[in-house]
Amino acid sequence: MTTISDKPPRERILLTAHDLFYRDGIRATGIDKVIAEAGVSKVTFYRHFPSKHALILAFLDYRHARWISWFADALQRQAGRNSQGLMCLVPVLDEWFNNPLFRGCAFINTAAEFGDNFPEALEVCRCHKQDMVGIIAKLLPDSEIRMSLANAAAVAVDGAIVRAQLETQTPDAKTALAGFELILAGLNQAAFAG
Amino acid sequence: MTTISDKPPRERILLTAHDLFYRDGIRATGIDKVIAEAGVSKVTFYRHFPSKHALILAFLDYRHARWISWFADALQRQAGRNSQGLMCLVPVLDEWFNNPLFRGCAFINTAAEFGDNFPEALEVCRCHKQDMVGIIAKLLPDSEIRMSLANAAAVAVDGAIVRAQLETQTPDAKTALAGFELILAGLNQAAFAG
DNA sequence: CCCCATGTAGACAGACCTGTCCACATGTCT
DNA sequence: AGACATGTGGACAGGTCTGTCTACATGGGG
Repeated sequence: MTTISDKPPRERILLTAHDLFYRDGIRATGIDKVIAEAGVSKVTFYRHFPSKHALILAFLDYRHARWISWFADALQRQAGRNSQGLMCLVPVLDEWFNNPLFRGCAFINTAAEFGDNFPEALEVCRCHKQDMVGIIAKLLPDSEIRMSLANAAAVAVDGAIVRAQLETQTPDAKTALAGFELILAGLNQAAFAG
Repeated sequence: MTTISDKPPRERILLTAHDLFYRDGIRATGIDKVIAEAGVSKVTFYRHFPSKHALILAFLDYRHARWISWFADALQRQAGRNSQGLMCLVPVLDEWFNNPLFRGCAFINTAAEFGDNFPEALEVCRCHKQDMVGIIAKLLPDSEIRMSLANAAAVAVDGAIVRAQLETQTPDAKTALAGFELILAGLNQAAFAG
């Protein structure tokens, strides 16, 4: 068995920061807490990350890689099933929303927390969403409106995420996912009409 | 002419807090800054609001009333035009997104910033979104799926908001609104099919 | 005339935040 | 054996945060 304490310091710091930043918010999480929870010393931390600023950007990069890889994998798992085109997004989001650690999209949350006051972070968020659209586009048949539909589906995904975030602690609400499914039905019709 | 400085202290504090909280985020805005900008003293502030906690809740209430009233009014302004059903949401959101002070939805941002660590605020956010769905429903003809469609449209609105938030400082992007419009077209078709 | 609500300016306590610094331990490579 | 990278614990400085406090000004009503 490999626990977090086996891993090298830098990775311990990054994983701990990820969990805390994602759960409690970035500004609300002090460096001291990350250091204590990661089980490293302050010097070690600052040897690996010159500032909290740098840690935040590393966190976003790590989160991006981790989420995108999960997303692509989950879609592939669903692709073979009964669902057609965009519809396999539904069970994928459902899986995510039901994870007890779900706290919305880290990039939406970061943009909400910092706004224009942290342009580098905002740029990472933009790239993240762009990559998400690219993955969604693979679900659609080639056509002139393929990217437009993928973009629309991505807008719906983001809407479902923030709604699901408000529905936490309100189990069986599911209105976010229901609305999302209704939207996808309409988009799918446009995609497979011709 | 009536400027902000004519108004009574409590209102000055609330308006100032609104602008700062919305623009820079709640946690990032210190009480001292609100006090200085509102031009009141610390004692005056704490006489009207027992804590920052209370100010935040007052801010959310105020923002809710203000935004909902703008939203309902803007929809009514568009209702008579060429647009049918849900489609009048498009110019309304366009108007909002192009406001230079646009910084996303204050309630989504608050939920993103505090998550489950501030349940009273989360509750206000939920009510806000519920009211938004109610207003959207008025655009739709009576039917069995009316509320389902309104809910789906609201999901799309929230998605468009967070995407537009990422597109600030990237003028002429407009992909958020384009995707939103595509979604609405599909929903509208379902609404007016029977 | 005096009371009192309401306002001002600003010092202060106690907490937390980031980032630097010191003295010391341990294991690896030459 | 000695050099060096890498780690520890913890003190520290300088800043910001919330919330309380003192001392003082002003103006309207009994």
